[in-house]
Amino acid sequence: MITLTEENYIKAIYHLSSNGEKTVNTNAIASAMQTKASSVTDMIKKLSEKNYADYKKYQGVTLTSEGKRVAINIIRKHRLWEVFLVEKLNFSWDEVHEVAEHLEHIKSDKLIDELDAFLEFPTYDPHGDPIPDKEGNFKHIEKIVLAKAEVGSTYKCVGVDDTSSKFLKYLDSNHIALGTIITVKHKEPFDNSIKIALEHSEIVVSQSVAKNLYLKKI
Amino acid sequence: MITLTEENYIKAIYHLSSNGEKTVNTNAIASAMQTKASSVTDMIKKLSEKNYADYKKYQGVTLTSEGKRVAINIIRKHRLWEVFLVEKLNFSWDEVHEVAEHLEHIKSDKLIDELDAFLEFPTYDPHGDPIPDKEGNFKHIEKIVLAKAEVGSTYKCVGVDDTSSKFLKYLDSNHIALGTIITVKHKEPFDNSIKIALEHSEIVVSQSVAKNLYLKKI
DNA sequence: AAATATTTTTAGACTAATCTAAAAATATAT
DNA sequence: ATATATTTTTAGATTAGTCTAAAAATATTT
Repeated sequence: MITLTEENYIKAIYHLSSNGEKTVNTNAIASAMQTKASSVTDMIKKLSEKNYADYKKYQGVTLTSEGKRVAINIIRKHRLWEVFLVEKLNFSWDEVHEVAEHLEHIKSDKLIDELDAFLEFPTYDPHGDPIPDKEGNFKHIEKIVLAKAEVGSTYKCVGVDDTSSKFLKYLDSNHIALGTIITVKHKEPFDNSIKIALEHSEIVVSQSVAKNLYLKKI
Repeated sequence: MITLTEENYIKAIYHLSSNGEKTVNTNAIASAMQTKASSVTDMIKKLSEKNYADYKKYQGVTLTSEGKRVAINIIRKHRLWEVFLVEKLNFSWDEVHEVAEHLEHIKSDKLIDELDAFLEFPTYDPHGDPIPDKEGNFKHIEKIVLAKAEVGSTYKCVGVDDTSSKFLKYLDSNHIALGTIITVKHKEPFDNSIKIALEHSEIVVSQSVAKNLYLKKI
């Protein structure tokens, strides 16, 4: 039997290894899980014994194929619940993450497959992230970060990196949502801020915003 | 913060005290929770410290008003999720209990109030049990158990005591569901079995079935 | 290549929830 | 009313997950 804590570590390792390097180091996991390195060492030993991870002392950790399967399944559940919360229960996109963190651990294949069908097999969650299907397959959308977009080009907003309530509320208040059309007007070399044009307005966003907003060229 | 285990003990104590006596004894809780009496003693001490229960050594336990509030809220969540599973996700009434046991512990007022609204404020769950409203009020239906029904009278099936999959499947296979009209034909004194008439059939049910089926006179 | 800094692991302790076995309290029977 | 049985509590141990502090390994700097 896999515990809730094990699931959360597996998910954290998956996310850390999908943005970048393949082996994940102890401190990175500790900071993602808001815990101490010594606790992480204990847990990755356990994950290794249970065959969810490959681990050699001092060398970092990678997920086994079984570990990846578990991670993707949790992500599938998380994102399906997020769609449910937004589309059926009137949650806004900045409110869903915390509740979905809990719902994602409910163990019932029938529950999640029926939920998938009830929602008509959505392929993206409310933040633009792809939802794995029952077999764990999901599309990798070709997206770039606003910080690397080119001046003069027009893009569609397709996702966010940071899903914190703060960031999402900032986007709401500036009328940026999934699907919003954005034209890059000017990049300011001094502070890396970017001037963008929306449908009815022009705004300047800071570098930290520009690094967390995903776009697709149109 | 209240833990999942504390919630489950509180729920068990609530159910044990609502069918009958007001103070609940240690062994009864142990058997309901499938654990040992010594574990129960430890937990009721803790519940008592946290003001969810009143407890004097060797004298059994009762819930405080705060304990009751917690219990009723868990029951509300459990039953609302059961309605959701049956009405929206194609679960049958014998499949819902186990999943609802987990969903009932998700902590989000918005989640449960929006779910309530989404389901159009149902007042009974799929087993005929009343669903408490946001303030914790629920109707107590006047019901009797089939074992105590009178020969010659006609009743409507309004609920079950045992919600195990086995029992519910038995009822399904004999075409008994909530709302089914039942006339009591004969009580057999030898084994306390009862012959009942349904719409298109007459069947004999055992005493253990008769004790778990709730009826309302019509 | 030594010295220093950083990262990771180990050792030992803590908490929540559980267990077994024994002791204490209460209830029942003769 | 005493003996016996049952129930409940205590004492001490166990497991999962965490922590602190120290030790060991690795990485970086000079």
